[in-house]
Amino acid sequence: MEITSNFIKTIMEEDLNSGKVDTIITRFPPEPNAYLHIGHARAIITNFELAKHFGGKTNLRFDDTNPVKEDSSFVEAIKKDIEWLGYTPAKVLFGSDYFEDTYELAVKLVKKGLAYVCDLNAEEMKEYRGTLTTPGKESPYRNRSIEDNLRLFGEMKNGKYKDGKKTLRAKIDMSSPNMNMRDPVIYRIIHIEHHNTGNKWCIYPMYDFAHPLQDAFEGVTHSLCSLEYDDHRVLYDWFVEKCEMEHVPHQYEFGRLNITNTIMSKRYLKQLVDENMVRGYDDPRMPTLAGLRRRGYTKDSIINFVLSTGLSRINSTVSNEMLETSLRNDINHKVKRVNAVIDPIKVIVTNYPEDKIEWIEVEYNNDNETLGKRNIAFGRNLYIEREDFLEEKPNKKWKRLSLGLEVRLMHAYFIKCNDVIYNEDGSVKELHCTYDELTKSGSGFDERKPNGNIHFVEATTAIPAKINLFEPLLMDSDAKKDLFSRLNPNSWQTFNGFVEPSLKDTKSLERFQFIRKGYFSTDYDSNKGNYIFNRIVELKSSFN
RNA sequence: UGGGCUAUGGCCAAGUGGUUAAGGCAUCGGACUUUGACUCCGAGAUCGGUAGUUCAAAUCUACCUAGCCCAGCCA
Repeated sequence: MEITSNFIKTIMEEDLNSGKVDTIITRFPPEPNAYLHIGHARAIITNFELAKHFGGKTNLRFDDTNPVKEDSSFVEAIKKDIEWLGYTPAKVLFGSDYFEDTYELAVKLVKKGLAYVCDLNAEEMKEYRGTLTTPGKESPYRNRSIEDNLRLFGEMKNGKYKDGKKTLRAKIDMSSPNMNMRDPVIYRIIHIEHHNTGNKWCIYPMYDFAHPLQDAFEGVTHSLCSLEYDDHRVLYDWFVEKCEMEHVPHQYEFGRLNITNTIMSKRYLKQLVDENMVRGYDDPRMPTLAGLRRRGYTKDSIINFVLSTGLSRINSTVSNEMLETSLRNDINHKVKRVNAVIDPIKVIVTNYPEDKIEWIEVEYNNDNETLGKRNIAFGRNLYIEREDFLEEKPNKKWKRLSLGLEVRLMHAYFIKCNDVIYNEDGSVKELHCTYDELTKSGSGFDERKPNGNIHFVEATTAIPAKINLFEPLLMDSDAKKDLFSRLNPNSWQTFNGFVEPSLKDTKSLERFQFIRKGYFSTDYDSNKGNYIFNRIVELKSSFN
């Protein structure tokens, strides 16, 4: 899918046409402190697709300026996710690669009288900052001499001071209506080992200072970020200008992508994992890219989904059905359509020979003959879906099996239900049916119309399998309630079902349509002794 | 009168003064169907409000209203 028209694409076109830039360079700058989720996909896809569209480049740059939160385990996970999406960064970089240059530029600001060392503690600084409606006060340390500032900043760097004792601040305007301009901190002291630079540094630049400089170092032309950075842009430009950067990058903001029934905050996802409410970041119910991947979503379905939502300066919330539709559209014609019975009831075809098994050759996918054919079995003992039988036809629209009615078993014969055998608890144990030899699929029989068409598997040849069906993790969207009480107890349901024998050699992440039941993917843990399938999405249905 | 941003059908979103305001998702009709799937037809908005500018405005101006963001030594 081609990236559709949006305001950033338009800006890039104009910049290219006017000669303001001669190539497009973007970057995706995740902080390595969490797993990527479907919301991040918009940023990744937008940056890479836009650059690709204009023949430009995209860097992956880990924004690791805060060692307190960051971890190299996330670096690997993020790389893997981006690779999975099919994108190859022009360069893989770290904010920490630039610590030396960033420090030099901070010194430059000090020398220009545009930055100073401040001794205010966090609480005092908050007081001095003022509020949204009242201007702040200037720090008493604001007018230290350049010499003092240089010496003090050097001492900060050399570890003379404990965490929080001093900061380096930009000298801008304490009465600005934009809080970001009220002498923002640009360096703070943190004595913690950094995942990349170890203990080399004990001062770390703040995002607002580091980010524009990194963009400038890399020649980024269009630095894309989310809406909340809008009023940081003036600061961004201030640093680029005052540091006299050769290359001048520009920041553009776009809205975040949210999905109904999907919560994507880092805090929430972490809590789910830490408190074992899910089975890890790659739990198939998680909105993480790792989770979606395990669930069976294809990378193309995710890319097409994101592109189909467009891009604007609005934080949008699109329907989860759009994501599901994207998956269906992607694989409908690509995957085999096979028979699987998820919640089986036994059917005995009483007029079929005891020991006979009949094999019927059937296309894997009527809409894609390149997928080939396989044989499906028919015999005296079958399984059908429990929900495909009701003793009494409930209404005229019922297109399944009922007592006394006839349905076609797809690709095989009509069967008619003559008897229902119940368990002691009243549930259906088995159905006794008869088949009509004349109605064999492909025979052209058309003397009677069946009540419907249902799928089945032959009991003695079918492969037992664990089949996982998923629902949203949360059933209550009220964010004020605690997570536990909002949890959907049915978010993961496992059935002991049966799949047709052609799935014998399936490998993890192979995808299928289980006829009438949805799209499924073979789980990572599936093997020949223990087949496991995950439902990615249901088939669209106008029933119910 | 703190500052900034946004406002097109149920949800996204094209549209940048001049055809009956693209498209997707959802919805509702109908056709087809050995998946209640797929596919195919068909149906729906006058563009947050008001007042202006103009021969002509969703597109320009003013005012109003509503929503979102900002007071981390987080990003």
